[in-house]
Amino acid sequence: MTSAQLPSRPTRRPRARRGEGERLREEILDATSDLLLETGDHEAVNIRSVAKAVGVTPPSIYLHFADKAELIQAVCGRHFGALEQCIETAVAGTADPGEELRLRGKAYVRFGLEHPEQYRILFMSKRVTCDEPPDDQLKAASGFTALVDNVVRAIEAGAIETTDPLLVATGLWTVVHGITSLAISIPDYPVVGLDVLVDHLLDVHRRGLRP
Amino acid sequence: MTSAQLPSRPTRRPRARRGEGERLREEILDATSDLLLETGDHEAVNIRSVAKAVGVTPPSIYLHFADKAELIQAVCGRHFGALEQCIETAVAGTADPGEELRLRGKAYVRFGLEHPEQYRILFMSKRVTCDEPPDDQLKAASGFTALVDNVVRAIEAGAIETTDPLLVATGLWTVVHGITSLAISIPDYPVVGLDVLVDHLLDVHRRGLRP
DNA sequence: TGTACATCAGTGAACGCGCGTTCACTGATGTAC
DNA sequence: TGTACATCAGTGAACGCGCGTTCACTGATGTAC
Repeated sequence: MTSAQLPSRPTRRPRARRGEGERLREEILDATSDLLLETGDHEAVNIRSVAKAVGVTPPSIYLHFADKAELIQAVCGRHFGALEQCIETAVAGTADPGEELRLRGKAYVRFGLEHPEQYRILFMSKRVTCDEPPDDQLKAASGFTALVDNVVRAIEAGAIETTDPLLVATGLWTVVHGITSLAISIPDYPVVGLDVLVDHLLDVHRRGLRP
Repeated sequence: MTSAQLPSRPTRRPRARRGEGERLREEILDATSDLLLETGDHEAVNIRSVAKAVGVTPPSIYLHFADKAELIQAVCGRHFGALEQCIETAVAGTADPGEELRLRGKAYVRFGLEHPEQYRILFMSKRVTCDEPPDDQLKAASGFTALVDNVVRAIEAGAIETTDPLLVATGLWTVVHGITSLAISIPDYPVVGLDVLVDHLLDVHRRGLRP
């Protein structure tokens, strides 16, 4: 009580030792993600606020990222990875491919609602860069590939009647994205209750796909 | 050729006569919509660019709108009306309620793709104002009410088996929004082809809903 | 073992820019007498 | 019919702000000799 602790986020971060400069890069990425989560507003994420959150001055950011776009892109890469990991954890150990598809969809929606601003950046914003295929797209593609693989197994198990797994996977993604993005953007959506709607849509979709 | 016409958008707009000041308000709304469509970027819409497009100086905007938010909100109100009208035109004269639902969905997606930045503002942005129920919400609600009504008729016609028209309508909206918003945000979506995906999803959904 | 030096992880202050908005002013238009 | 005046639809210039970014500098840390 008498001798106060330092605040949890010191205003001035201790300087890294030589050769450990890369540590700041990770701290910047952490701080940016935290800022997105706390403020719930990706407009609030700017170089100054990130620097302040890390406990460093703005120019230090440029020691690790060429510009703001590169920082945001790096954050996106992390979140794609987190989304994929979240889904894979949710479906781990599920034997029935149809049930796995359902769990996959529910995990996707949950991730979006728990990280709304990150989701917004990943799937609801204009692409920051489009010129070359970046690491983000590879990660998103690998996540999508897992979904396609799940659909193929569901077809083999007789749960789905179709000749086009890619079409079915795209449709499933579209449905869960529809729920997630509306829930993020529209207050009081859905009036019927989110879980009710998720179950309804996944169920209707499953029925519509089956032989 | 020799005596050139004035450019289609004069740099200086002729002043309105007395009592016709309200005309500028409509021109501002037109110009804002046009800017959204042309630039395809709602970041490009600012007071200065709107004023320039109308052929007027920035302060003139404030003779008709209290601030930028009020201008954007007024534009939203227009677009909600346009979306609803677009859909009602598409379904006019359709006898079968199931077919009407299908046409409604296709018209919704088409509107979104033809007015991507408007769609972005309506359904993919943070709400500009949330405090009081504005005119926008009423218009959106009336459009949604028409969908619910369509679902009720489809249930009565035996095309849909359910006890909750509101849930079904929300689900349908969610599906078409999923398509529209991904098509707007993700380049090269969907790889399977947009019409193919729309037909697939509406068809799967119809099958999943029927008795 | 001591010391000059190179290197590295940052800092402090400022730049230029675009934005929303404000304020005093203007000049054409209609109106009262 | 002419003229002073009120009103209305705007203008011109500037404000303050926050942003991304740059540039010269600093001071601790490790290293060569």
